[in-house]
Amino acid sequence: MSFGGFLDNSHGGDGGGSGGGARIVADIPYNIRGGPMSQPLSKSMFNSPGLSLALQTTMEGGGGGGGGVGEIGRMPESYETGGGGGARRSREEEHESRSGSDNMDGGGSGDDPDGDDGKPPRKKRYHRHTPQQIQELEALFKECPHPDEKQRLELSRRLCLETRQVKFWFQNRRTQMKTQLERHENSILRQENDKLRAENMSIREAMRNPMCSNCGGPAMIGDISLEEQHLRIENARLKDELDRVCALAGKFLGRPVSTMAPPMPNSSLELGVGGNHFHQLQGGGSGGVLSSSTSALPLGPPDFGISSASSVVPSSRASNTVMGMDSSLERSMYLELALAAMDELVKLAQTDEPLWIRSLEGGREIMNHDEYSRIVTPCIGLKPNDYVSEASRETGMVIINSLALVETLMDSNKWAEMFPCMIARTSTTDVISTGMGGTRNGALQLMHAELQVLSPLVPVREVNFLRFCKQHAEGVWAVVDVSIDTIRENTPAFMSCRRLPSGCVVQDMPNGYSKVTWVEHAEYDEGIVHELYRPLIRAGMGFGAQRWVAALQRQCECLAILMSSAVPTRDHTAITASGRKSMLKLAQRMTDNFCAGVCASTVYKWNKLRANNVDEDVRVMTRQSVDDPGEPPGIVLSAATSVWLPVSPQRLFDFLRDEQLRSEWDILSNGGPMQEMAHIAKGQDHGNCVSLLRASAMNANQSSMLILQETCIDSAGSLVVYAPVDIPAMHVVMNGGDSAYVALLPSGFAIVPDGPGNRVGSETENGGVGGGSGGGAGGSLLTVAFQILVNSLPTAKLTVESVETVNNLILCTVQKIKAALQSDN
DNA sequence: TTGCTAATCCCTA
DNA sequence: TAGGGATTAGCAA
Repeated sequence: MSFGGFLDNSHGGDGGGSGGGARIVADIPYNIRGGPMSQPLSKSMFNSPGLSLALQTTMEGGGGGGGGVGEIGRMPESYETGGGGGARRSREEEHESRSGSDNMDGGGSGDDPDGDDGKPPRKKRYHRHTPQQIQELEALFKECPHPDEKQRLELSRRLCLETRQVKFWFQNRRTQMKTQLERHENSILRQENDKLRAENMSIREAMRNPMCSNCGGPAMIGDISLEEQHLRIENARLKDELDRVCALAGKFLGRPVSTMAPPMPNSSLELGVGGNHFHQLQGGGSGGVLSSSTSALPLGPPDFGISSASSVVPSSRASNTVMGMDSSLERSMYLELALAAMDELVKLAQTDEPLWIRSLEGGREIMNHDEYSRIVTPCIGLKPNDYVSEASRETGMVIINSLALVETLMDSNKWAEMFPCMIARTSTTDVISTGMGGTRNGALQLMHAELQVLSPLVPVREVNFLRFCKQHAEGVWAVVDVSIDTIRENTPAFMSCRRLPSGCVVQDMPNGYSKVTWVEHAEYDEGIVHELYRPLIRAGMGFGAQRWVAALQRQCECLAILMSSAVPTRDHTAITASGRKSMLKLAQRMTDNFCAGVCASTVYKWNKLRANNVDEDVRVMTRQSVDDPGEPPGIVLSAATSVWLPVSPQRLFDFLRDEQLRSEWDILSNGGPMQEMAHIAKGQDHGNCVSLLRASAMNANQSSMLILQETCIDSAGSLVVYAPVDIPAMHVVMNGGDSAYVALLPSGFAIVPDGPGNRVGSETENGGVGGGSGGGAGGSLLTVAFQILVNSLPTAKLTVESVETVNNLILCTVQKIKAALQSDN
């Protein structure tokens, strides 16, 4: 019997080979290569302590031979060590050694140790393969874990095992290998996970009580310490790591592994700093619809999908770890800034006295800066020394619902359309979050805007800011803006203005209107503003809340009227609905172009001119008009100036928009009154309209010309914009044709009160005239701007004469207006 | 009680 | 039908 033969061989050795090692049991010496020296040890040998000791002694005595396999324990790592005999041998051999006698006892095949009826018994007698067998099996396994049938047959013959046994052995060995590999990786992952969790907890703790590394005081958001920045970077990295590890661990464990052992409040990690900071701010907020407590609002980043914002901004996080960290850090900073800004906005919108004090002149609300600095911690750092503050708040009812207003504000195109006189240019530069559940709640985006006051004496305000939208309750929304220049590295060094938390809180009213509370708060370099406009700007009447709300009310009223069926009309020509729409669109373009010509925003590339004999307060700019069907081609010259006039804004507006009085200042009128051909009302105030004028005293040259005029007025200011247009082209427009091909160059006037206490809509017809003295209450600041085609060849050179002509035209027009109004008095 | 090993059962490609 | 996963039985620590 072959098995017997094997037994005979196995007893042949004398156990001469030995290896080093300390453990008595595990380190039984044997020749790992098998061969004549190998010796399966018997169970009886093992059970004798004396022998064990003797063996150890022998080993220490430096018995030769052997592979010196001294495996200590059964660490899975052992499998990674290669080597002749395989690392896991010792223990196995230990088993085999002990069962060696069993093997012998069993005799015959392992499948049928006691069976003589030919039927395999349900339970076999326990046995293990001999060390030699295992050794051979291991050796082959190392070379080929998947032997084919032939190899297995070969092996089974050689080892006197059944082919089934060989097959099972390989099967089990593979399974074992896999299990141990998994277990090994799992343990590494678990360790890593524990480590990360510990680090995370310590960071949480650190962020819960942030301390300024310099002064030891509580750290503030606007003043992020280097250490905190490092913590944030580290935190972002750890979060990513943790997610990854948990995903892997979950894969191996076969069940999802939570990144947080206990459920944590959603904002405790990410908003640790902000949270504390906010709670400091919460003192004594007035009641009302809004919850003034930030903690009461769902403000945690996970709620806003910021952590998953990689889907919104796919460029960075997933693809590049380093960039991802930066990006994630930046987003986290933006979010904190946005949350702080939102909190501040709500506070400014809700709190009345002593934060806001109503001024005696004009009833405007003036910010009490002492109170402000007492209750609000600056979230974008301290005001630059040479800057001045401008803060304003205005509340008004607007015929728009909160959702529509929010949508308008969050869409840069709609926003610009809503405030055409105030926004020269705007764009959304980055969307950090689009909001939750298909709404704008939680939407966070980076925006760029150029804000304007229509005067060449007031430079455009260029601002980069975060805009953050939050729903505070059913029908209650807030949209806040805050400059990001302090935390953005690639901001131009020169920014003349920074917006502190500004924006609006809008609450739906039952009658379809919304109650809008607007707060504007900015710090800016006053030095670049002409003295004439400084009081106005500083009072917040140039860029302030009053102007935003007034414009919003006017525009929404216009939209409401246009959408309603009962359009008040008094035009003398039959204009179709589509014609009205086309005409309004054309007028809108005209007014937009007018504004762009006054303020030299980057919409057009104007070149500023300085020429002798040009009044220093008249700014002349030129640009080439090429390939724009909406303009005549050639050299376009824009001249604009602003002057103070001792008449009320209302009176000035009424004078300039009156077609009957036009001959007093407009050379296009040919010295006679003009006639209104068409009139489209844009609001309840008759001053808000688009009209088409025709000179009564037409000469042959101008017989084909009409004047398209748009006027608008609200409590913050008024506009009269006009442009000569071609009669055939206007016919097309009035019949609903495309207005884009009507070439026009607009001119006109922008009127604002000359300072605080002089609201446009709050005065009587004649009450505003300040007795003719300069600088007194009730005067107006008038901006006159002309855009004129000086040469129809775009490549032509601009002549000094044409510049002087335009300069003279503008000065002459101002003189005529002054004279007309004075004689009128 | 736990871990290891040989073997079995059952499912799937 | 071979191979692999799940499971079981026997044993040792």
